[in-house]
Parts: sequence; structure tokens; C-alpha cells
Amino acid sequence: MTELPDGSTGLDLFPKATGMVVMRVNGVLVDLATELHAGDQVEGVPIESDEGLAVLRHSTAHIAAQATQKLIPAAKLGIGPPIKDGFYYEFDLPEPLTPETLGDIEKEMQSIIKSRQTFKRRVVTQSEAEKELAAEPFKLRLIKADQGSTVLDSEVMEVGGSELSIYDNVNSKTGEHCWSDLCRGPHVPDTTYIPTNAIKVMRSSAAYWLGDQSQESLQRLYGTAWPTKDAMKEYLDFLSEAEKRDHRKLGAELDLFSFPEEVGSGLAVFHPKGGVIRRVMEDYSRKRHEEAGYQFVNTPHITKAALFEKSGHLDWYADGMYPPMHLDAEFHEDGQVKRQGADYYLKPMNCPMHNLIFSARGRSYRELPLRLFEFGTVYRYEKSGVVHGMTRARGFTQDDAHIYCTLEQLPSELNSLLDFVLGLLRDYGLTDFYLELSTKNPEKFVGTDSEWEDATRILRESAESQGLELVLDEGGAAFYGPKISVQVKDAIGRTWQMSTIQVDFQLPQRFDLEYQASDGTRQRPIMVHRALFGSIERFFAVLLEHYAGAFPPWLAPVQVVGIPITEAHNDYLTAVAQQLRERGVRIEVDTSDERMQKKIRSAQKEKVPYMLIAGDEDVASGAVSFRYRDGTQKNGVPVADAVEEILNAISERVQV
RNA sequence: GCCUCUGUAGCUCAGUGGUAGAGCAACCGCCUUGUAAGCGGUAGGUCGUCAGUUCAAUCCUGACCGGAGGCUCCA
Repeated sequence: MTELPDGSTGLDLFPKATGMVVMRVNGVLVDLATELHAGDQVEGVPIESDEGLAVLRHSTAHIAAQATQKLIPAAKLGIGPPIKDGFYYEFDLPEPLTPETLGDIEKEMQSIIKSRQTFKRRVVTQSEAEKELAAEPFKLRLIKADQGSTVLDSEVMEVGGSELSIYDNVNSKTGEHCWSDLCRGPHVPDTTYIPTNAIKVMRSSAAYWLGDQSQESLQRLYGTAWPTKDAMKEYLDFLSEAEKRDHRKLGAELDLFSFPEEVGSGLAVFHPKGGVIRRVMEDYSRKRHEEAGYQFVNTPHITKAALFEKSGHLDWYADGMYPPMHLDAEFHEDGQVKRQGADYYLKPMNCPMHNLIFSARGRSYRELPLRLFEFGTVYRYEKSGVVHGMTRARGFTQDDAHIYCTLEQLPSELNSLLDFVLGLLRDYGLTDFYLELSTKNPEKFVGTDSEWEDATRILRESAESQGLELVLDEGGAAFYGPKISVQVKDAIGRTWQMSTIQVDFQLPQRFDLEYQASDGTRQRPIMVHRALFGSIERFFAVLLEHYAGAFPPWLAPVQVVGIPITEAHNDYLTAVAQQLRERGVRIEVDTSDERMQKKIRSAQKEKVPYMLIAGDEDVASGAVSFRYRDGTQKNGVPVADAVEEILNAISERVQV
């Protein structure tokens, strides 16, 4: 309970030194300049809080827009919301933004901030706003749009709530009116709340008005803003760390894979070292699947159209498929059809093929759950602008399985499946997860509501029983059924969608799948689609970025490099290497003419887990010396102990 | 698919309207070495592709093929 004189505002309660940027009055976020009344429940919002950061960034977006309009008076304002780690502002511009302009805009922003402008809120009527914004066609569209229409989602900060407001930026020394923008706010009290050394214009790009492909393409300016210089530095460091870990870069540096232009966009080739990692990943997965009761199958890469007509893919996802090859047609001289041709498609999914295996003969309830597994290579015609290294490729191999079971078996099957998935991901070194439940997309689905409800409920229950955080992804499901996906956090905190588990009542119907029940009746199985890596290529990329190329020994393409101190120690190390090689260790001895320091440097750059160094002292005592990737060393280790240490790390799949 | 940017040696990058260089890597020598680059030499590019402008194009223009960042999309 605080007593304040009449006419007091939040600025009296929370002067700048308190670090509050806006306040919550009776549950509503408002400017600090808002007048307070007796009995109001008031709570300050600090700049470091999520809401405070959003306000800081939103206000910075205004500064960016003001700067842009000052430099480019013809710029028409679009929208300018805060986003994760920053903000953007969209403009309709006569010319696209160039890197030089971005620098100029940033300079102009600095000078606006230094001129100390206050953000003054002013409520306007619709007709006043229309008059005032006559020169801003996009803002006009916003206020004329139906308030309930779907275009006005939460990202649009301009309008919303019960009234329209305009924010005036006023020079606090001269009282001069500098700029205005339609905006629902709230904002920081004045520009000095924005630290000039903690904002940055990042980049520009094109973006459709309100994210709608059928609308105008605008220029979007991205920027970032933080409470302190250090906070921004931390963010920029994170970005550069992410860049260093980029799998496309590491893939080339470590000679793991490439995307030859001759092959085509989004189609990777694996080089020997990448091939080793991939093979080890697959081998381990195979072993675990065998132990978990999966049966291995193989299916072709192409198939006649009828199969994908039956599955519904050609109805729903023809756009995502490579166009067909028309084969076998023959014509008479007069052009009349002699022999009807057929369309063949590259498969975008494996499930229709697996269904054919299920229905190849009569199935008994005794066979269920039937788990068919395949490393199945699929091809999807991703739009040219979305292809991205191995995380969004046009050809990739799924660790794909389809489980056919009864409704009664479904819950326990899903539970054990989730255990299996999470356990396997942990073995590859990913340990931080949450689950996401994707529900029916009302625009794009097949089947009945009750089937969807059942499937969604069972999935939800089994996800909840894992005790992990569960996030809802409304409308995110595939057309044939709801799914759980496992989201993984990597070493620097980024999340990746990995495994997906989808329940499907539809394809069994379309394929008329049946099994004979114990009472002799014919019943329809339920199908579960699941991929744990998602795709091997993608999982490979995630691991590569997660480990920054420094794979744990069991996955490393070269596990040990032997480095003789002089040529005289080559034979000794070669003999040690032979011992390890016989135990299955991937070891190379560097017998080149280089000096040992250079050899260490090379091995270090290749991120080899172990360097075994040997010189006269080691030879004399039947030992070797370790150098690890972190630069530490362990000298004079008896060969038998060294072998043991390496073999142990590999078999335990630990990181070193 | 849309917008902007971009494409020179295996990699990282200079460079010019008169057909090109550096460092690293590769290869060949010399050096014989204790924890991240010893020294010297050699070789390597139709400057993404195809057109156009020009006496002349790696450079200017266009289309196409790659790539990057976004938008849209992601079964």
C-alpha cells in the first residue's frame, strides 16, 4: 500500500533508476506515464523480464522506423513487432535496403536515441486515425480491417484492445514533435531507456504483408536490442558460435559430405569420413531396433502412381513430390495408343510400401504388434528457397518403421516406444528433451472426428506418462493422424525437432489392412508411423552441430592418430596402432615428413579424440603419451593401459 | 515459389574492360624434431553455365544453375 499525491504516474513510483520500463496496472500492461488512481494494483515490469525485453525491442523498432523514414521519406510503414532476441519493422520502399543503408539507419537510430524523445500515447477515434494516417496505406488497412479477422494475430502490435492509439515521439528538450506511429504500445518512457551500445541493425529481407503469399512483398528490417552491452555481446557471441557449428561449414572442413552441383540441390553425397559416422549411427540403431523386436524390410525407391493414389499422397501432397516419369507408353504410326503407359513416382514416404508387406499374406493377431523397420530413402520436391544443407534436403533416408497393432495394444506400444526413442537419443548424447503434441489441422485431414479424438487422447496420455514437458502444437498434424514429436535441445540451447510418432487410423482403411482375431473375425489394425532420427542426414547434421564436429570416440571417423616424434618412432607406433586396429579401433599413424607439432595441429583441426605420441622415452618404457582434444596430456602410459582406456571410452559411448 | 545478396585454385579470399594472384591444402626435395604451422620448390583456375553489348568480357547486361539470409512452406 503506497500513498501518492493526486495526478501521480508510474514514473513517480518507478523512477528510471529502478530499471522498470512499463508497469502492470490492475493486470494490464501500460506506459509508466499513465496516471494512477486510488486503489490501483500496480506492479513494475523490469527491463530484463520477458515483457520488459519485448517493450524495449518494440520501442527500438519504432526508432528504427523513424530513422528509416527520415532517410527514405517515401518509406511506407508496415508492422514492427518485437520478436525473439530482437524486432523487425516492415516497409514498402521504392528501392530495396542495401547494407550501406542499414548502417546509415543504425547511425540515425543512435542519434534519435541520444536526442531523448519521449513516447507519448494519444487515443484517437477511427476517423481521426484514418485522417492522420492518410499517407500510410498499410496502417490504414490495419485500422480498417475487421477487428475479429484472422489477419490481426498477436504479432500485429499496431492495433488491438478496445481503442486505437498513436504514439508521438517528442523531443524532450525542445518539445518538437518528431514522429508518430499507430501503435497499441506500451513503450518505454523515453529513448534514453534504450542503451545505444546494445542495439544493432542485423539484416534486411523481403517479407509478405502479414505473412500472406498473395499480398505485397515488403522490405523487412531486422534488429536486436538488449538491456546492456554485455547482454548484446552474449547474444552476438551465441550467433557466432552457432555459425562456427554450422553443419554445412563443418561438413566441408572435416571432409564429411558435400552437395555437388552436378547432382542437384538438396542432394548430399557422403565422403568416406562422413560415411563412417553414418555407418556407425546406423549400425547402432539397427542393433537397438533388433533388440526391440523390429523386423527389417527393404522397398524400392520408385513406384507406380496407383500406390500413392491409394494412400492419398497424390491428393494431398503431390506438390511435395517429384513429378512422375511416364514410362512404357507405345504408339502406332498414326499416334494411336498401342500400349498404355504408366506414371512412376519417387517415393516421398515409405508407409505405403510397408502396408503392401503387411497385406502380402493373411495376418494373425498373434503377429501383432508387427513392427516393420527400414532405412528408407525418400525424395521430396522441396521448394527451392527452403532447401538448407542436410536439415532440409530433397533426398534423405528415414529410419522409418510402421507398427501395426490393435487398439488395446496401442497405449502400451506407445509407452514403450517413447522409452525406446528417448533412450536411443540419450545414447547418441542428446539428453535435454521436451515433447510436442500436434493436433488435427481442420483444413487438411482425413477420417472422422472421433478417430482423431481417440488417437489424440491416447498419444497425450502416453506423452504425459513420460513426465517431460508437453507443448501443444494446435493444427500441426499430418493429414492422416496426430503426432508426438520429440524436441531436442543441443549443446548451445537450440531446439531441433527429432523423432516423430504418429497414430494413423486412415491408411489401414485405405489399404484395407486386416488381421484375423482370436475369435476368427477379421479386424483392422491401427498403424503407428515413427522415425527416431527423423532422417539420418538431419540427425547427422544435428549431432555435428551439437558436438561442434568433435564427435565422441565411438562416432569419430578417426578415433586415434599416432604421432611419432621422429621418423625413428614410426615402427613402434605402427605396432601399437596394429594392436588397436585389431580391436576395431579406427587409428591412423601420421608418418608424413612434417614435424610433430604440425601433426598435432592437423589432428587437432580434424578434431580427432585421441593423439598417441611416442618418442624415445615412451619407446624405452613400452609406453605412449596421450594428447586429448582439450590440449591436456598424459605421458608415459603403458601401451596396455592406453589400449584399455581407448577401448573403454568407445564401448561406453562417452564423450572425451 | 517470392525478395535481397552472392558464385575467382580443394579451402579462405585479393584483383582488373586488354583471358588472373596470395595464404593454407596437395605434390617434390631439404631439415630429424617432445604436445597447434621448419625451410625451399612444383603443380593447380575455359574467373558457375549459356547468350548479349564491345575491336576486346572474369569484369557490363540478361537468362539459367548453385549458394546465403529472410518470407511462404515443411506429409
